[in-house]
This record gives sequence, C-alpha cells and structure tokens, in this order.
Amino acid sequence: MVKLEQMAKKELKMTAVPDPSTEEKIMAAARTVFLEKGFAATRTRDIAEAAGINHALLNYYFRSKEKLFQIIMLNTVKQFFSSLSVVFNNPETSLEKKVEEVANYYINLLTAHPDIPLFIMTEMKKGAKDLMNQVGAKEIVMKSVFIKQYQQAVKEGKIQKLPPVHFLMNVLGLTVFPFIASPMIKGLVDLSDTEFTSLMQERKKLIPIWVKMILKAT
Amino acid sequence: MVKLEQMAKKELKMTAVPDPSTEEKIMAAARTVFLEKGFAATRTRDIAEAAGINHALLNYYFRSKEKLFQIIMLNTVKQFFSSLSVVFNNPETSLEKKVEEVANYYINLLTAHPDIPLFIMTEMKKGAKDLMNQVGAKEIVMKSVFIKQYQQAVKEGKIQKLPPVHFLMNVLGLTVFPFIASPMIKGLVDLSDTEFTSLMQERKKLIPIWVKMILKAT
DNA sequence: TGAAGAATTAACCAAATGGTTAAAATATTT
DNA sequence: AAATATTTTAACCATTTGGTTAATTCTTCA
Repeated sequence: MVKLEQMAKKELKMTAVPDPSTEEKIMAAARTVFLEKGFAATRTRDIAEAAGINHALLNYYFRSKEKLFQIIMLNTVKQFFSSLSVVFNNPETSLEKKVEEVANYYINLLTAHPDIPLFIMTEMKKGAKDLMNQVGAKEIVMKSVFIKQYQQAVKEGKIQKLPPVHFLMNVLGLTVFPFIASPMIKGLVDLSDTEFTSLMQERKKLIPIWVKMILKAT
Repeated sequence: MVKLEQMAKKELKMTAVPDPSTEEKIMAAARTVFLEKGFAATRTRDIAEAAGINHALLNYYFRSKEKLFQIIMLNTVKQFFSSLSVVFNNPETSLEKKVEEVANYYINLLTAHPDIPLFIMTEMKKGAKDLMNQVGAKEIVMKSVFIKQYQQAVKEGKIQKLPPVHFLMNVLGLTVFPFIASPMIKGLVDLSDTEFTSLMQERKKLIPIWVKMILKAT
C-alpha cells in the first residue's frame, strides 16, 4: 500500500521519455471521463478501462471515486482560474487589453477542452464555496489589478458606474456561454464543429469591441 | 394496466378542486428532482418519495425512468422555447423591443426556475438534435420574424453585418449565463440569493441597452 | 541472490438501483 | 350487489456499482 503523499518522489528521478505512471494514467483517464459525463454518470470501471488498468488500482491509488473526483475537480477549477489570474493582475495592461486577453485565453482553452465549463458549473452546484476557497478565486478576481482599474475608471467617469459583477457576467457570458450552449446552438443553426470553432475565433476580435461599448453605455 | 395514451380521458370530467392525480404527482416530483440533480444522479425512489407514492407506480405509469425523463425533458425544452417563439414572431414589435421582451421573459422564468438552463444544456449533450426537432426549435428561431427583421436591418446598414448566431449567443449569454454560473458568481463576489436576484432584475434594463450598442459596433 | 516492499490482478462482496409480480384495495360498470 | 377493471402495495429479482482482499508478479537494494 502506498499513500498519495508518497507518490511525488518517483517523478523526480526521470531521465527521458517519462512513460506515464499508473497514477498518471488514471488521472488522465479520470479527467477525460469525468469531464465528459460528470460525476454521477461516470463508472469507476469506465475510468479503469480508459486508463487501461485493472479497476482495483483506482482504489489502490486514490482510495475512492469521490477522492479521485475531488482531485480532478480541483485541477480543473485551478486551470480555469489560473491564467485568468495572470491576465487580471498584470499592471502593465489596460482594462481593454485585459478583456482582449481574457477572451483570447478562454476561447483557446475551451476550443481545446469544450467540456470544462459545463463540468465546473454542474459540479459547483454541490459545494462551490469550498472549491472557490481552495483555489483562492475570490482573491484572484476581486482583489485584482483589474478590479482596481475598473473602479478607477468608474471614478474618472470613463465607464458606466456599475458593480463589477455585471462586467464579469458580461465577459464570461459572451465568451464562455457559447461553449456551454454549443449543442443547442449547433442544433439551432445547423453548424458543424469546424464552423462553430471559426465562429468562436471570430468572437476573439468581436468581444473586446462589444465589451468596450458595453462599458460606456447606459 | 393502463397505457399512457388512455390517461387524458379522466382529466376531462373535472368538477372543482381537481386534486392532482397520481400521474400528475409523479410528473411534478420528477420535474423537481430531475431538474435539480440531472438524470444520472436521480434515483427513481427519490422521485417516488417526493411524489408521496409507492415506487412501483412510477413504472406502472411511465414504464421506465428513461421514458419519464424524456417527457420531463421535452416539457422543459418546450417551455424554454415556447414564449421565445411568441416574442420572436410578433410582427408588431421592433428588434430592440424584442430584445427587451426576451431578457424580461428569461429573467423572470429563470428567477423562478434557476435550474432549467443547466439541466437543458447538460442533457442536450446526449442528443440535442432529436429534441430540437421535436419542439421545432430551428423553425421557431431561424424562420422567425425576428431573423427577418435582423437581416433587413443589416441590409439597410442599421446594424453591423454579422451572422445572427452571434446575436443569439450574445443575448442568451448576457441573460442566461448568469443563472448557469450563479454558484460560481455567488462564491466569487459573496452574494446572497436575494442580492443575486436583484442584480438580475437590474439586468432587465441593462441588457437591452447593451445589446443595442453591440448591434451597431464593430 | 534473495528478502522486503510495492504494484497488479482476479475473485469477491454488500449495497444500491431499475424494474417486475402477484396479491390486495379501490373504483367502475352492469 | 356482483362482476369487472383499475390502482396501489409489499415483496422480490437481477444487474450494476463502488469497494475490498488475498494471492501473485514485479522492483529494489542489501
């Protein structure tokens, strides 16, 4: 029996072609399956099969489906917020530039991993607070350079006086929502996957323009 | 044994206080539980308990969890699109007025039933096309008076030349997304339920203004 | 090399779950 | 009121599912 905490050791003495360890294979498979089907619809045997391992190994390495899930979930939420943090806390870039970079970042990320947002939103219904604390999301966003710039611009009368939450909802709504709704959208307008992707590429340019307008309007 | 098709009969000879039939009790309970937990996480026994009936009755009336789910799903998607259809196909109202009415309609609906969008989006991942056809969503939206007005306005140079899908994504993104992301948003900004609701009320006025700007901008 | 520890496997287990059935209770019809 | 049909119930069933275990194979290193 090997505890989770002891696992990191082995990783250090890698030479070349690291060849994924069993633990890594499980994590990768779990990520794929959980993201695609969600926690409840996922069978631990699906994960084992996807990882190409005996299904008892899952409990050997991670003790339970629940524990494994929490690790995957935490990783995914971290990923979702980490680069946002970088963009939001860059003191060099303007508010407008930040919007551009956020749109770019998310559209790239979600084009590669379209399941992320629905997964996060679904699973946040049961315990958002804990997760947000674990990744420090509140601090990343609400104490960011971005928020200060926003409030400064409001003070200077450059943009409309409104709580920044609206702004957050708008940017995420315009960038992230299409991925969440993509099955519906594709059915509604008859779009192929590639057509949808190029629509989203188009939005990289459009969203910053739109948001600029929104900021000023009342 | 009674078939689903024969059920409607009884409903006709109602006098007063109709007192929900067993079938209705099951449907109501199923709606609540499915919307809250999704298909996979829902146990038929949960539904039976919520409906206050013996759990064998569920199969007696609806044959299977799957069948019951499809009925609920269809109802919910219909509800989501039906009033949209009315708004979108009113020849009396302007494009701007339609945006206002859509925002109003959805914010009212989702304030009362916040689980609807996440439920629909999640379950659409497995078979959006079928559902969209069954409710005629494509026709409702893409052949609507609204779309004609949109294309006319583009032709007249009143609004930016862009495929209407972008517009759809924008309106839905601004109105529907906040409900999908509400657990995250609430955790991020520390909002109570009532604070969130009043934010959404605020957006009833803001979204039409914002969308008007978006339509013109490039 | 061989003993100790770690990783892997097949077989197994108990609980949960969707669904069935036969009998009992309730309504309806004649 | 008797006969018939419908609705409801409790007990059951088979399968699925998360998890465990004991034995086996593979590594490590003294």
